[in-house]
Amino acid sequence: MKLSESEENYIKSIYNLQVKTEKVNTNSLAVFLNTSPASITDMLKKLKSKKLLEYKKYYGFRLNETGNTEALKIIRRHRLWEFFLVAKLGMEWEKVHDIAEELEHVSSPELINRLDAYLGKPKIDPHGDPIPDERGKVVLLKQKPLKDLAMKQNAIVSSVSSQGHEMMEMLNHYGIGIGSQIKVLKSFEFDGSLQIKIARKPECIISGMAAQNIYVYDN
Amino acid sequence: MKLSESEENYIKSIYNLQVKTEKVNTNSLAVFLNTSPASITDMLKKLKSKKLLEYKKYYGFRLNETGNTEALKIIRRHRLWEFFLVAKLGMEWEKVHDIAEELEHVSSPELINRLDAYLGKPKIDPHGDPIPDERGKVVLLKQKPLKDLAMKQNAIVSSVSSQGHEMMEMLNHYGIGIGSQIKVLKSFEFDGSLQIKIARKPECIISGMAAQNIYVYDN
DNA sequence: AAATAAATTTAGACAAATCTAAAAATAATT
DNA sequence: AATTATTTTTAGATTTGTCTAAATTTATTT
Repeated sequence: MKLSESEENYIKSIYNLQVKTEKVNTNSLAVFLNTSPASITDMLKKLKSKKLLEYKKYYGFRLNETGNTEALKIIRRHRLWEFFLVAKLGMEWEKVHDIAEELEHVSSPELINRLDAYLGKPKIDPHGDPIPDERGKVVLLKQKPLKDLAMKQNAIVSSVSSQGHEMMEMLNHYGIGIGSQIKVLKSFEFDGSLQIKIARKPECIISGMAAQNIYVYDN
Repeated sequence: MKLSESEENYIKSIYNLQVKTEKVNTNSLAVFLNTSPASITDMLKKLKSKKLLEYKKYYGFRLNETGNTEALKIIRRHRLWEFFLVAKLGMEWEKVHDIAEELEHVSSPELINRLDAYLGKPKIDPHGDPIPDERGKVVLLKQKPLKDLAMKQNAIVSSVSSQGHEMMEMLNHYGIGIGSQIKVLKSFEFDGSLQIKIARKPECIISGMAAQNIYVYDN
């Protein structure tokens, strides 16, 4: 289905609001999209005529199966781009949302699937949200601080809780990046420091404080 | 300057036509953009009022300094994305134009400069066209077949003349990609084969036929 | 140079996405 | 339950980018 940029934004927003409420209402969507309620009603009519949502006047609305599928495609694109911007271009995760908001509308499936493969088919974006796979499937993986990762367990670095210059410098030095494969080899009770191994990098030791601020998910 | 997607497309097209003709005329731009002459006139008025071009009714038009600068920014984005799609995602260069056409409108300077750095500040895109630098400067480098590259001269792989599966497979095997740093160590007169070195890869030998189809530019 | 052809512009209309202000429907309160 | 408040929708306008058809200007030919 070919959707305009605007239609895509509405669908994505409705999807995001639906996570919290059963039915979405005009006003909350208007607030969310920073637009007027009248514009929402206008677009709802359009999306209804395109059979992307259930909509009964004055009674709220909800994406149907088709709408949901479309939303997941858009969200997949958004989150893959966010991952790219952080993991490959080294941008700070506070900054990537707005750019991904634009990139997400480029909808070539070949582009997105190649990007996905290039990034190593990540499951979680830098904000900790799951990335739907090509078929729209979302795997709910819980992240945890590296310090809680079981010994010798393979995991993937999903995010870091602080992006201060100092932390980034250190992560960079050890070759720890978003999406890196990581494993804890030894934990030192004394100060909570960990001996770790990043795939294709030499082993190293990081402090307990660092281990608390690096988030991973099981692989 | 904030430009709409449509304005950007017009400016870029005018720039591209200007390379060939001194003054651009309404009809040729209409053909180029696959739109009606009337639409061209409409947009010309707008671009003139935004002071992006010189336009005298019935006498053709031309980008001014500001318009040129904007065009170069758009073209820079377009060509960097093309490079990315080919060099990083492994897409065939016949396919990348249309996707870059969409990506080019995402205009965050930080994004583009980081992308540029990530790609190794390439000077030529996969179609052989120059990539303007951050200040809009275009370096005109001529490409040549690898077989004509002087011995021990450092060069950058800019494109390959065929993208058949067989050739791509071979290039892949040797780690030769768009943007790779390359050097010829020895040339064998007998069959034109070359001993080469790709940065961070082991030395290897390629056939004279391959050496004729790989294009490079001096570094 | 007058007539014809070609190119360009204007006039008026349309679709998409938005807005404001007014009307209608639903929800909350006394 | 009647009134008031809130939410939602409608009506009508606006902006952007486009179109067709007609009018105008420039170019070409006889």
